[in-house]
Amino acid sequence: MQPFFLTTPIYYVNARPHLGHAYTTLVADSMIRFQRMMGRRTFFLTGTDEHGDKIVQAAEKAGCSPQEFSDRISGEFRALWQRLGIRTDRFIRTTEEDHKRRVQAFMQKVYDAGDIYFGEYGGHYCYGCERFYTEKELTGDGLCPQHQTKPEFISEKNYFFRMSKYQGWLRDHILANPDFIRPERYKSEVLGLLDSGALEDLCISRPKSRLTWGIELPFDAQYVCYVWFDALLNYITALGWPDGGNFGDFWPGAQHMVAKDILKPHAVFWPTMLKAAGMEPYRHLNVHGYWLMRQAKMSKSLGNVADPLELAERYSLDAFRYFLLREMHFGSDADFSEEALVARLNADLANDLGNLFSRVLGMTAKYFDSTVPLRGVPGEAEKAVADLAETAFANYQTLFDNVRFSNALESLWELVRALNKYVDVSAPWNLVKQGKTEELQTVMYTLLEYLRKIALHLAPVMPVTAKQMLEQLGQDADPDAANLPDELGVFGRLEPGTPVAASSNLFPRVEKEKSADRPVAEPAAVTCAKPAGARPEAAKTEARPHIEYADFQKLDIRAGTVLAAEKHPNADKLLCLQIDLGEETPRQIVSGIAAYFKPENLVGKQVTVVANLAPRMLRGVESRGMILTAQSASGLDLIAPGGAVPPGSPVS
RNA sequence: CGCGGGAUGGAGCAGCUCGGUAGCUCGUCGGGCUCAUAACCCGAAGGCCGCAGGUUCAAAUCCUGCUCCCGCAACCA
Repeated sequence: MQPFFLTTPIYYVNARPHLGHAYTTLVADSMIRFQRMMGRRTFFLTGTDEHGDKIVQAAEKAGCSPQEFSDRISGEFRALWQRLGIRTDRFIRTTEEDHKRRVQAFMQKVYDAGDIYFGEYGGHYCYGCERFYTEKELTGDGLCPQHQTKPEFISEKNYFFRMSKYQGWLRDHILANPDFIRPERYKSEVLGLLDSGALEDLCISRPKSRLTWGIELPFDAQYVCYVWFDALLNYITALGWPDGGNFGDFWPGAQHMVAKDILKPHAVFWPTMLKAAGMEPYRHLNVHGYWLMRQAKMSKSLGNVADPLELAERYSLDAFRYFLLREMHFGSDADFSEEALVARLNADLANDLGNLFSRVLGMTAKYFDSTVPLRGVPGEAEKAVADLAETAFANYQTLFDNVRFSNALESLWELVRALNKYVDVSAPWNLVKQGKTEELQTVMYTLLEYLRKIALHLAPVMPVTAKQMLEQLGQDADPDAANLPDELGVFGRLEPGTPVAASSNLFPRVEKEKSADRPVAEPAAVTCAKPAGARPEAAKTEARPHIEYADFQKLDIRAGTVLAAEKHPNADKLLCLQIDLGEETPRQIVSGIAAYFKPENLVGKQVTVVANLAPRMLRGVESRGMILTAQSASGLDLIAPGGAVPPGSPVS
């Protein structure tokens, strides 16, 4: 069986880890666990990308060296993976000497083969974006479209990778291997990319005069490597390419897991680079979508958003993992919300699976003194369940292998629900009363055995829960060591006489106050005590430390009237407001509320303004103050005086 | 013409690759059961599958056009 090598991207250390990183890595972790249980030798790689301009800048800002800065953020990633129970075989950092040496060897190889050449490169360079812009891409007044700053025109000599040479080969390869890039939508996107316009050569260097925080080119000490060869090559340097034993074992079976934003480098640059070095491309590129957090986007600049990773720890890591794999159809975007997480937790985990396990163990305790009964003779009902179960497990394995995690879990849950029904139809409590002991044994054995198999199949997704279930079923084997294909078509591994737990509560239901998502919620009746389980919105806002009155006094808060409102000419999320604060001229305030208010509806409204906030340019328009809003599940509300007050009235 | 995604019963989604009974979860209503985590099981109501054309014996599914939503475009998988 072919060994299985899976990578996450190496994460760029200019930002802290967030939900996106966690998702990619958790999904990869589940895949690794799954493939191991499918009987394959596995190697799981993640790490951090630590070179480049942005790191230098971020480090400067933080007041330390790039290496110190990288050490710190890289450590945060490593710590997070540990916290999330993820075990990797190798955590690579691009600043490791070993990595650098191997990158140089690779580049030299491609250089010797004639696919790296020296050429002229000129353009408008924006330091913020770390990229060149063509004249057409710049705004009317020649500014960077992202940063609204004037880019510098730079003309310099650089090294290029002859990527264009491999366009035809790549296209053929993708067509010949339909699942090279999956899901399919991303394959189509890449093919579209290759068909529209010729593939250009790739600029792969930066002169040291401009960037020193990188890997020196082996064939020109005046240059360092620019991102692609440095970063993408981690996937093979981590295996010890060219001479390490892991490389020989694992490379042919390589798979990458990435988010859709880095599709092009992985689908186009990387395979052509490998080809140029005379190597086989990877086997699969698995591309996932984004988690959208619509609620969280409302937070404006306050930064009081609930951290999804905190939710993971608040509810349970396994529930979090289940949610991520079940809720997102791999490849598409999905919404992340606490409500959805709780809904899944209650419906799928607590009600369906947890309760099933609980009732089965409860009956086993009651009727058989918590030991597995004899297997008995299957009847019609058992045969029907067996058919369904076989299909469910087989589908689960196939779907999971094809990165269709949500469908895989859905398939497994069809069985869970069928077993709940089987309990009701068989009604063991009646069999007891009727003294039908043999039938009772058959029913209970069937349930216990399928729960064992379900636990095994769930292990890649919910390792902790699976282990618990198996322990409570009297199994001491490590689920990791189990073999899933072995379980297909086999019934009866559970030994009669095995002692099992008397009760179980795998997933306690989470009781939450009904979310106040109705636009016009009736005012709550007066109550003395808050119901147990605080309001979700309240829970999301972290308490902040006390401030002194003097601090509060620093704020100049005033009521004002909106005189005019219009869309920001260069930003979709912003509105430009003219506010009468009783001053000689109206205040111009730019506010990120375009998604919630129509400009014309704001005119004449009273608002509350922080008047002495330092002025700031927002995408080219100056903002001198801040509009206060309250956020709720239904959107944003302006904070306005209860009755009309003269513009400029102080608020305290 | 910045890039991309989506439109399926009240909500959230699958189904679309390989056309042929419209399915799942949640919610609502009614019923059942009592082993269990106020859970589980059964039944019902509710959809001209965004709009308009086309291909076809047959289209949610293929083709063309249109409308409307959303994400990215600060940081960022």
